[in-house]
Amino acid sequence: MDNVTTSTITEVKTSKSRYSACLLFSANALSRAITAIGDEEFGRFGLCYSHAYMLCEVVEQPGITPSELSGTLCLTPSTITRLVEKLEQKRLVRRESEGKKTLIYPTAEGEAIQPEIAQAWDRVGARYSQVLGETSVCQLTKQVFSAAKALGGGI
Amino acid sequence: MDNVTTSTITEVKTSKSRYSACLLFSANALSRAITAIGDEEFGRFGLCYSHAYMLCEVVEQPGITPSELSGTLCLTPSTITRLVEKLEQKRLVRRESEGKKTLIYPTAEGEAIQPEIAQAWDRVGARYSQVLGETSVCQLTKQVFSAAKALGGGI
DNA sequence: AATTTTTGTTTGCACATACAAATATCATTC
DNA sequence: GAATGATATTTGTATGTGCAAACAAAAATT
Repeated sequence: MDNVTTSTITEVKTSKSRYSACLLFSANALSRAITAIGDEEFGRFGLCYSHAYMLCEVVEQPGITPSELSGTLCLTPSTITRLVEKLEQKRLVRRESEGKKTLIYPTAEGEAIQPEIAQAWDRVGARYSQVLGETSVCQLTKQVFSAAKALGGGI
Repeated sequence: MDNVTTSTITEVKTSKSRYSACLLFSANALSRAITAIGDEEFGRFGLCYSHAYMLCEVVEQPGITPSELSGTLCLTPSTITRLVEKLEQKRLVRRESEGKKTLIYPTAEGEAIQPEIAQAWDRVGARYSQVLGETSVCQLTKQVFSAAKALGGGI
């Protein structure tokens, strides 16, 4: 029960499958690394990156619905509900029921901190670029974006 | 349902801050999309992708330690402990204490299902390639990998 | 007009993951 | 050789996320 297994494994290591393993692993590692930077910058507002992103969308489109946000942020409706709850709890947005829909509006405070959040985005971008180089960031973003869109299909 | 969702990202936007937002968002979206495919394939074994990846490493290097796995999988030691617990619970690996170290070995069953798992990796890879194209997968993997390494620095 | 189907949102539960603190062992220094 | 510091691992706690089910409201079908 030794040699057979061993040779199989060695084959596996050099075959295509390692690439797939690597993409899965790398994509998650990249996600964690980038999220860490984002959360570090947005932590000052007591937000994580997805809260910040969501708040920007709400400020940009007052009255946006959870399902629209779900499409924009590529997160499931249930996750959106949870994020909105957090933001509501921090008095940055408020909800209004209208029929079966829910409309989400920024509060005055939510609009007020939006410029600061935009600055935080810039700092995040600067940190990426510092490490990866500005051109790489653009290239990487495009590739990752199109791959995500192709694979995820949008929720 | 109308075109209220103007800011839905169908295209990488041009302002700098949008790029950073986009990279953060895209990286996470890619991660989720890819993880979904991985988990779907490994779900037959009752595993998620990281369990499967870890099992491969353990089979390949019997007696590997949590900290080594932490480096390989780019996950924190505490996460490794939790994953090992799950794998141990499924009787696929076992732990041995040796001083302050913990050595992780595959069980017979763990070794037995390894070839099936390798096949699952191949199926995952096939699904990526089908959507993205084989050359794109390799290119994307390399880029994402080096970016993750540069940003994360390895844990 | 009443019932069924579809659509939008929210809850219950589960999981992977991380951080911080606790624990256990090894290595160094006095 | 005892005390201090360094390293390895595990627990407590918290969080973002998703799936499936529940719920609510609108639309469609009868």
